[in-house]
Amino acid sequence: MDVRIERTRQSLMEALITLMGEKGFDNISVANLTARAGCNRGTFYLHYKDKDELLREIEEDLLHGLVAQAGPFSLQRVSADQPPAEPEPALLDVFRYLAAHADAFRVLLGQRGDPAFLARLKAIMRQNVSNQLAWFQARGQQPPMPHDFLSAYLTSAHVGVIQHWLESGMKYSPEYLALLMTRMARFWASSALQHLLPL
Amino acid sequence: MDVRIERTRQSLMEALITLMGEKGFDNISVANLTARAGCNRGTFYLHYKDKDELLREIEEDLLHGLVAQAGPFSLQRVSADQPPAEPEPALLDVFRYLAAHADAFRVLLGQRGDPAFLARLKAIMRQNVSNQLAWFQARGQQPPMPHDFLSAYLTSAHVGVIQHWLESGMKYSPEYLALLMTRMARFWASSALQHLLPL
DNA sequence: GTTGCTGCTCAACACACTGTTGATTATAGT
DNA sequence: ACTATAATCAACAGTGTGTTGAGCAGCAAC
Repeated sequence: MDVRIERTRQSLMEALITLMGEKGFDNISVANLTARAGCNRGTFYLHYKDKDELLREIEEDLLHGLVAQAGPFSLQRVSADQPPAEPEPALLDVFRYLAAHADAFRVLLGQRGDPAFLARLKAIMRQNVSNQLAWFQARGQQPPMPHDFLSAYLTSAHVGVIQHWLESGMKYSPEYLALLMTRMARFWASSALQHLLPL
Repeated sequence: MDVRIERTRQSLMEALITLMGEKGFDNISVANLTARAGCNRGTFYLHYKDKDELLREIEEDLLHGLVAQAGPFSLQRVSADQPPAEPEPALLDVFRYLAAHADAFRVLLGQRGDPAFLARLKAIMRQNVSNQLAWFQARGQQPPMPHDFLSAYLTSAHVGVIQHWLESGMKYSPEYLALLMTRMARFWASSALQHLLPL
């Protein structure tokens, strides 16, 4: 591949993220974007049809990178009875990846961000949550509400923690966050599903 | 007040919500908007500076209406030990208001929606969550994570349930949703804060 | 009902951004 | 060093914006 292509695309992506954080996606013109990226306006159209296509490519990269980075979640470990002192490895991978791309995630999941990206991230996490719920249901545990609502509840909670972590200046390490989430997951597995009666 | 003003503003608001659901806020032109609303393009500028101002006014109305509709949350009731068979009245108010303005909330909280609106809704709900947490902390209960993360967790979970309810066709009644949320809140109050060790 | 106030319509305006084109320059890969 | 191609630059029509002024329409008060 030509180095020039990669350089241009990279600077356009970084410029878009930066400008989105500053004034939001709608208020960015292609002229703004290329000025910030340090290239000509015409160059933009050699690579992308419009702003939206650039945004979608950034989001694709981030999400593909995330699922590539994170190993499989081991359900058995989550469901073990003793309080875990070690974070689930897959969650550790997730939080390390988020930390490595914190600027982009913070903008895209923030108040100037893209609701569609948030929805796609939720959809990915929901997969794991649903798998866990199915695993427990197969063992006779009754969820306290319809399973789609419970997975929406848990998924949103997890993403909410991620958003808060990013927006509050990432004052805790990925290791701490992963441990925290691991314990919440284990808690739900061992306690919540038993103590709440089905509706 | 002049009837014509109210009529025009109302039809502009409805048109914006409808069009946001169809093609997203960014892809709406003022010409689109006024065509759908059945008024002249110039008329729009007699009422609003731009699209954003109209959107903000819609959001203001919805959020003010929500807090006006919902009575105060009674913490004692939530913390009572027996599993509640009746929903918390304030939560019932909330879900009835959401149902009454479901079209607007569904669009604004959806994939074509406004992240800033979601953030404001979260901020409002977070107030109640934080009050409850403070109430329990004052009684010596140790939260399992830093209080800001716990309130982010719970707030996001609640909003996630609301979003899922709206997006999945509102197949359950406001009464059912309110009862469900009431039980989740009570569960956290009576069980979760005790069973999870502080990190 | 007539009158007067004012909200709405309509056409026109300059301005900004878009997406495309063709000619030219710069530069990475061999 | 040569060549392919990426990037630059100026210019273009097309579309949306935000504002203006003159005229029309309808609500309200009497």
